[in-house]
Amino acid sequence: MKFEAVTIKDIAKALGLSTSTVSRALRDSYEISSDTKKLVMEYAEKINYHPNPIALSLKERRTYTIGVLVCEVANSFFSQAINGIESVAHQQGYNVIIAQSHESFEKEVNNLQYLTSRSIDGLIISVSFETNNFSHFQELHERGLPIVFFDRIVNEIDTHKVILDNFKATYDATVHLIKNGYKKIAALTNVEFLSITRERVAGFKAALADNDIELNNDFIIHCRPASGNPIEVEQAVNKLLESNPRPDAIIGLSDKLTTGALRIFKNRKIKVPEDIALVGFSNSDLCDILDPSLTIVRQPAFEMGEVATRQVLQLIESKRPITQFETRVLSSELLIRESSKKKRVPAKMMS
Amino acid sequence: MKFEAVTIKDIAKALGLSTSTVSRALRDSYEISSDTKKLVMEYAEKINYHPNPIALSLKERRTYTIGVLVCEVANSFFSQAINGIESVAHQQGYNVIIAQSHESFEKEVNNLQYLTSRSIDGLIISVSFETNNFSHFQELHERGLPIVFFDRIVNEIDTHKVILDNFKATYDATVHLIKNGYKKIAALTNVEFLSITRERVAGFKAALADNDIELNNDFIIHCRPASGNPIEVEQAVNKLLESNPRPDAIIGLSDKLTTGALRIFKNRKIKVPEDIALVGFSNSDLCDILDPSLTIVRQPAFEMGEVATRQVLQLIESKRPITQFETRVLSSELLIRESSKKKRVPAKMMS
DNA sequence: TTTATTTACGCAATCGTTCCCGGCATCGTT
DNA sequence: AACGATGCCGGGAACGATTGCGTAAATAAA
Repeated sequence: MKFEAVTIKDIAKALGLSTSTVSRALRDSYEISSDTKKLVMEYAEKINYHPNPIALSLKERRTYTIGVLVCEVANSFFSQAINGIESVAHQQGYNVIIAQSHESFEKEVNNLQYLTSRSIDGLIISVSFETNNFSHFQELHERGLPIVFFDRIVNEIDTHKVILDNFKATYDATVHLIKNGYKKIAALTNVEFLSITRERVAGFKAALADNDIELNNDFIIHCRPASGNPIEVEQAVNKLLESNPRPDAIIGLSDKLTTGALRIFKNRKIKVPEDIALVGFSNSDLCDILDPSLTIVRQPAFEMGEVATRQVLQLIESKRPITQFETRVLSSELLIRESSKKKRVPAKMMS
Repeated sequence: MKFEAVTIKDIAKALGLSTSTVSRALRDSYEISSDTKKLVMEYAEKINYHPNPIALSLKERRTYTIGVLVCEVANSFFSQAINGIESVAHQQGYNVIIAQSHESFEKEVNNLQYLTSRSIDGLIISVSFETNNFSHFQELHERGLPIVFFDRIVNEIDTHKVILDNFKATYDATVHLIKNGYKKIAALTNVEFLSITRERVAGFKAALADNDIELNNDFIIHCRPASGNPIEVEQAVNKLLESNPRPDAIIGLSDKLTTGALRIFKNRKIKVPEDIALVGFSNSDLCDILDPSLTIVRQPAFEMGEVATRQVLQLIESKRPITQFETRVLSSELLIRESSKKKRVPAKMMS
């Protein structure tokens, strides 16, 4: 079943004018008499004419569409970021199409191919866990496609980026744990080559160092909580729980790691924060009603989406190639709740 | 900065052929010699030629794009449904563009205008809380645009639909509460004219009736938990808590209502399920680690998205207009956890 | 009245692709 | 040798819109 739209030709035929005249009349050109303009505009209104965007795209060689490539929409951080992206894009008359990598490099490459083949004007990307090779991005970038990275960025490609102050966020969260009496702090984190992993781990290490706590390398565990493979998180947490000495606090450096750790503690009847404290990155709006309520680092996801969109629109709409790129660094918020409560010193003091 | 793609013309020029020949060679037409085909195909591969989808859309008068209109992406149910939609759509070579109404009728109408002006081949819709008037859908439907409703459907428009067995889901959840000893059960629900509200409330009432529990009309509270106005949920819950008799269980008939109620109980130090039990609809994957873990009705969101997409693709790809429409009804899952634990009969028995 | 200028519109090319037609070889048939 | 059949390819219109250019009529200037 087709759904036939009315074209400029229909108007021209009905009014006994040429298509050029109709087109110009609709665009309010000075070359058209006000009588004709009025005639055309009223008729167009009457038959509910709307210019065919496909034809316009073909002519103007742009689609007013920006592609968004993230790992997962069903993730609070990204769905909030997408809200930010859409709010700016729609306001500027742009459309947004979303593709998900589901943390798979292969899907990322395929989706990228898909998005670019659909003729987008620009791209906003947060790379997948598996992305260790950037040639697919590099190629598009060299061909002149405006690209902005956010959250999980690619340092190797010179373009606009928007990130969290990952170092400071993790530093502050770690210091918060230390201030509350925790000293054997372990970090649960993603694969090492991800930008966010490196920066967050650096913040973690710096916080320990600045507070004269020696780093135990076994306390930094990298895992890969892809949707298909939740076991790794469990193994990682179990490994931490069985290590000697056992950590008295864990900091989860991504959303799924944080909530995943809490789930494992619950299943194993480990009390938080009495047996082990927990803080972590999360953008879920349920963290306040978890058991216990979770101390979290909350990212300004919506704003990050907004900023990234403004950046990509700037690249798209610039007349001449842009060579000066910026990396916008936003601040997170540390929401302190029960899961990191001040440590109760055991009654029997250490000798 | 533009990003120039290679066209069929470039190939034709480079190879000294006409565009028609190149086009046919690429489409493997029988009219072209295998030598020429090979030549063209290899060259196309070499220079990384991809047909311009915009030009194709203009010619074929279709875009291989389906629009999705939901209230909110940052909602577990919808983001899971979108995953289902995308999985089917991409597999069939279709693209998905998403728009959010944010529960506003005005935004819904605007976004609908936006989506259709972007030339989509079909539409998958879950209406907003405010949608009480369907003329914007009706008009598109009459003009022949394939539309499928899911979750929050519009009965007034005759087309394919996919819904949950809302009646049974609510009936079963209510019976579960009754079986566990709760008798004064209140339902926290959305605006009345929504399809899901009517069906769920009917299931709730039927469960009470079948178990000889008299319906207290004050125990059905309608509220509107739009993103901008969370106060109404609080007022509704407070009203229930202050009513006399006070309910001993609450069933939340949508995700935000369920978790919203739990949040209020926590803030007011009301113990669940000791003071009041709670069950409800939710698709959040954190319900098992909430405090207490929540008994929920979980909808098969991914499947609902898949089914809706197959339906809309059927409408799009059908040669002749379809007049026989189906409403697919899927089943939910009741995940029983602590928040609805068997009621402890007080030590001092009633006389 | 003649010429210059303005007004108001139409023609046709263009964007990238497909596809209907038409045409030129080459081959086989009688 | 003349004919039709076939294989292979190019020309050009079309999809819907914009736009540079040309031009007729109306008006202004000389």
